[in-house]
Amino acid sequence: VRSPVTIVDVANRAGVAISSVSAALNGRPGVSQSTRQRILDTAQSIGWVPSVRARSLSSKRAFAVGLVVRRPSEVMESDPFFAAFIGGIGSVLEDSGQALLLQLVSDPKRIVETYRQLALERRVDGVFLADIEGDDPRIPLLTQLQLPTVAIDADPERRSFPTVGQDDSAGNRSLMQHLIGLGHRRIAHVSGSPEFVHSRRRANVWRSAMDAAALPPGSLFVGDFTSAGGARAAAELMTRDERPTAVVCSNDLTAIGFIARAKDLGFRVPHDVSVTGHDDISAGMFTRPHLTTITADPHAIGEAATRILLDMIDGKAVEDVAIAPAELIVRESTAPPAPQL
Amino acid sequence: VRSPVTIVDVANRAGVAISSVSAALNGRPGVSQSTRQRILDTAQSIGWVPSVRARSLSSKRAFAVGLVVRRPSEVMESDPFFAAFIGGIGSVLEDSGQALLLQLVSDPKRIVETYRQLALERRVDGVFLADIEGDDPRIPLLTQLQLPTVAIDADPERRSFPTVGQDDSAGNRSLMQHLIGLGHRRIAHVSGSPEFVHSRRRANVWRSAMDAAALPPGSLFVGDFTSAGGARAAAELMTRDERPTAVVCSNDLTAIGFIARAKDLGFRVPHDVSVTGHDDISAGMFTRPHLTTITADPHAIGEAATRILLDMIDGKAVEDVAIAPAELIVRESTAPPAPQL
DNA sequence: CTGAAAGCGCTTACAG
DNA sequence: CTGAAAGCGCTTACAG
Repeated sequence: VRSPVTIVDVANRAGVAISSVSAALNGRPGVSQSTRQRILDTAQSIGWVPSVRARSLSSKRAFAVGLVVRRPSEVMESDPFFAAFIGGIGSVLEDSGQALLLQLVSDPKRIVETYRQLALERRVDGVFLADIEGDDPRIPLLTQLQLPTVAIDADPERRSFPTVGQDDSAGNRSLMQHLIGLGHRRIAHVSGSPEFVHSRRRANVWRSAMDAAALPPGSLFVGDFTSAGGARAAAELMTRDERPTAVVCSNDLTAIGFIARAKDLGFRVPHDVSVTGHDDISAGMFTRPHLTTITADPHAIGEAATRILLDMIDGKAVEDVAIAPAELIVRESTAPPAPQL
Repeated sequence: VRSPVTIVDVANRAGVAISSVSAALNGRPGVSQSTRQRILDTAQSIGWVPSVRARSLSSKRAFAVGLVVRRPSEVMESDPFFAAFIGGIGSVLEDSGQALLLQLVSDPKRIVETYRQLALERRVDGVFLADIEGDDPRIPLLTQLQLPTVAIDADPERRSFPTVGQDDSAGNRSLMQHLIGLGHRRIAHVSGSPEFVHSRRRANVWRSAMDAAALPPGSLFVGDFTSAGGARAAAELMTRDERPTAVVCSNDLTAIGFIARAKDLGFRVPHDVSVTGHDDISAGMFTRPHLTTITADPHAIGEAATRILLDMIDGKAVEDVAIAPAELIVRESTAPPAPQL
């Protein structure tokens, strides 16, 4: 890049010391209003943009935040959640002078190492902690590193960092009541990847709702948040003797895969089996029948998480943020069970 | 972050000069094999990771590459293309010591400014140039800045940077032949966002194939790569007097939206209207009927583009890369037109 | 309010 | 093969 313009050039051109240029740039006191303006004008006119490298080294800030994503991301590459979350981050970062450093990791075992590297290299001022697992090794690491961290959707009980989450337990309970109210008694669940705490939480809601309604335990199929997983679940669950009359899927993609395969097997949705999703992705509106689902707002989560993270980096006190709770949206993929033969 | 360990500590601990530590770290000549090993061991044992800030400032490299994405990204947030492209970038970057700096921009007018800022701040060593427009202002800017740039899917005729692309013209022509061969004479096109060169290219293939077959010009509906756009297209095109018997959609999302709305309007696919997509996203397999489409490999494009970019940054000579051409995949959403009444 | 100087943690010629 | 020194372009006390 051709831009040998430095702070020295600006200082010379404006006839001041470089410390004055720095003060003017950073809005620090120590320069008169008129001098400040003259410096800024000079900088503008000779096209000076301060070098982030130099600023980072001397100011001990990276002017960047980090997001580490595990990659074998057939999930990531088809799940709109990821892109929307990043969209939320970006919209807050855009006017902050900070940038997003995105690191993809293919081997899950190397995730911790990647976080450590990012911190020790001093590439970022803070990080997002998403897809938290049961006994997540990143938590002690980041605590020890003292790196500003904001957790996404962490478990309320034992959380180590400020957290942004969208409560979906009420929505999930409403969903179960909706299904039970329609008369369903055999309600299966296709879970998400079991290592994530949010997968377990949703499974728990399903289980306890069945309990509370005095229904026999339903079948659990361990899915992976993909349509392919949903299709496998349909192949498995719908060919059993006692097949479910309703299936609660971990996300919309799973539900779409389930419905497609169930149809192929000759079942009608919702006549033969009710199916529900989670996330309310736009694809759910272009599925027939329209998907009964629960809302999610990854964009808002990304925004809130970024605001908190920037505040933490600025040394401000921060509090957890709860996004407006997820809501049940009843559409056409759920109906009363067909009369038993 | 608590890590006051610097190169000086390593040098002291190992009993050598810091220049030797630097040489050992960077694999430069000037240290004996035994000394090199001792230094590396020492660094490891006291947990030293070199500061990227300091390395950047003195070595004049950012150790990062940049991707700028325009954001009003209902598109970005639902189009798997974006995530897969990033996935490809990340998989190459992962073991390179480089990172990806992702910048989102909401106001399209500020895109150029963002590239300029990224370069002048010296945040990145190179950038990706995607979604190229007809008379793209980023091209002269990046040329002037002399910032290593790799273009994605640029126009062959007038390209200013090494380019990675996947040729889909043969696939598109096969698609048109497939449709014409089935007997279709009124073939409409739902285009992508018209500002992108690849949108125009596809429209041209459609138009010239109609011409070549001596068919009357078909209807063009200007879409936007979204399912909602596809639905609007269906509402418009399928309610005309002379409605098309086949519709070529700019991407799978558009096709999915088109099919959904067409069904709502009482049309059967493919009996009443054949519909095709582009990209072969996984959702196309969970649509009924399965989508006839053209493949795309954004992951491979991301990988190749990143390899080229890293080579350019290293000062190596690079050549354009052509990903294996896109192919037609005939599934169930296309069939001969219904007999005219 | 302004300016000279040290320092951030590395890399890179350049002497030994 | 090894080491002392300058320099990358800023920020930050600290004197004037």
